[in-house]
Amino acid sequence: MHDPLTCPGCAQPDLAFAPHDHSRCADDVLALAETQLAQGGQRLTPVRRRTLQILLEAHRAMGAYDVLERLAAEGFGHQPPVAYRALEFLEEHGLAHRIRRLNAFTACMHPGELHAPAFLICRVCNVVAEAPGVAVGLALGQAAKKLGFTVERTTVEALGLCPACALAEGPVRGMA
Amino acid sequence: MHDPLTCPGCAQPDLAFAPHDHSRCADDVLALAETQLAQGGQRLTPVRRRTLQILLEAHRAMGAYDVLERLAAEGFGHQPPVAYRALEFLEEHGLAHRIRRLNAFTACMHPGELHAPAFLICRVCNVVAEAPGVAVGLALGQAAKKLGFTVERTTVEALGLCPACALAEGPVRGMA
DNA sequence: TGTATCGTGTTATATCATAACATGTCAAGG
DNA sequence: CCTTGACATGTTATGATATAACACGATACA
Repeated sequence: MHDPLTCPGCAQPDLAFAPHDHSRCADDVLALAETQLAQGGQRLTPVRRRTLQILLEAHRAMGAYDVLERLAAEGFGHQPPVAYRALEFLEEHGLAHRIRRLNAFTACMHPGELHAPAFLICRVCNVVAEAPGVAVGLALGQAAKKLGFTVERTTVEALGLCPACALAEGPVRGMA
Repeated sequence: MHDPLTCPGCAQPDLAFAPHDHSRCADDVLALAETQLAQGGQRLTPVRRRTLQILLEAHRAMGAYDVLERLAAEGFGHQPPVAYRALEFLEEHGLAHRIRRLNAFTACMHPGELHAPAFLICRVCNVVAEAPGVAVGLALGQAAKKLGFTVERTTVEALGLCPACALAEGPVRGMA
């Protein structure tokens, strides 16, 4: 599962499209999450825990109904609110992110690090990478400030080509 | 319609939440759009034109079904694809933007200016302002470049409080 | 032990979006 | 003139995403 060569999802997190050492894969994040929630007086209940696990294992963006399917198969509720509630809880507590362009959710790969995430979405293979978004957040905050607007949450997503798909597709342009 | 004091939508465009001179309101933008499309060999057909007008007149974000309702009432088709197609066309040609957080669309207030727009969405009154997003786009482009990712389109949205709603809500915090 | 809060589950419905196909329009070339 | 092809508009039908409202059980604590 944690072999970079067989873990397609490892295109997603911090180190994104490059091979990496998996130092922060599922188990670690899960443990972190638990600690962090407890400190805030919040509970990582079975549904929530399993939902997070599912996202971490999938290691890519999943629709709410995909998550629901997995939950249902494991004895949890079968109705949409079950998944949506768990996913919203995770999102509120910084353990998951919503990818609006895909109507999907993905586990956060560095919870607690207080970040305004930016996502890079490959339009060919649909892989999602969480890029460091601090600079982006700052720029956005400044633009907002000029208009007297107070930023509370941000959605930053870029659609384009990941390195692998760019290689496969880019050269074709030369055809014209 | 173009009186800053009675035009609620004027919280949206370039000058955003401040009073302004409406130098770019509906008629101007519409004319600009027509010219611009013609140059690209594209047609601003009746449905498309009316759709853009509707967005410009509303001067705020509208759902596809809201737009459809207006179109239908005026003798255009009554089915969702009618609205979605027009909206998508406008978006592709930079005449409208999609606000993903609201599942809604809004007219672009400076078409042709080749910008990666950033939106400020008030969570209380739902007003949408199009902020200059150049700096944000640059920051995002750089973050992407580091990962070898090629950005083609961006979605940048901030949720928060517009100045008016901040005034109404902010001071309450002092209560605790 | 009562009672307030939270979490889970349900039913039902609302909302948003697209696939697939039929018809109409219009310009370019025969 | 009339065919042909590209595009635009319209339809039916369905798919996909999301939430409202309520019932029940567990927990926590006065």
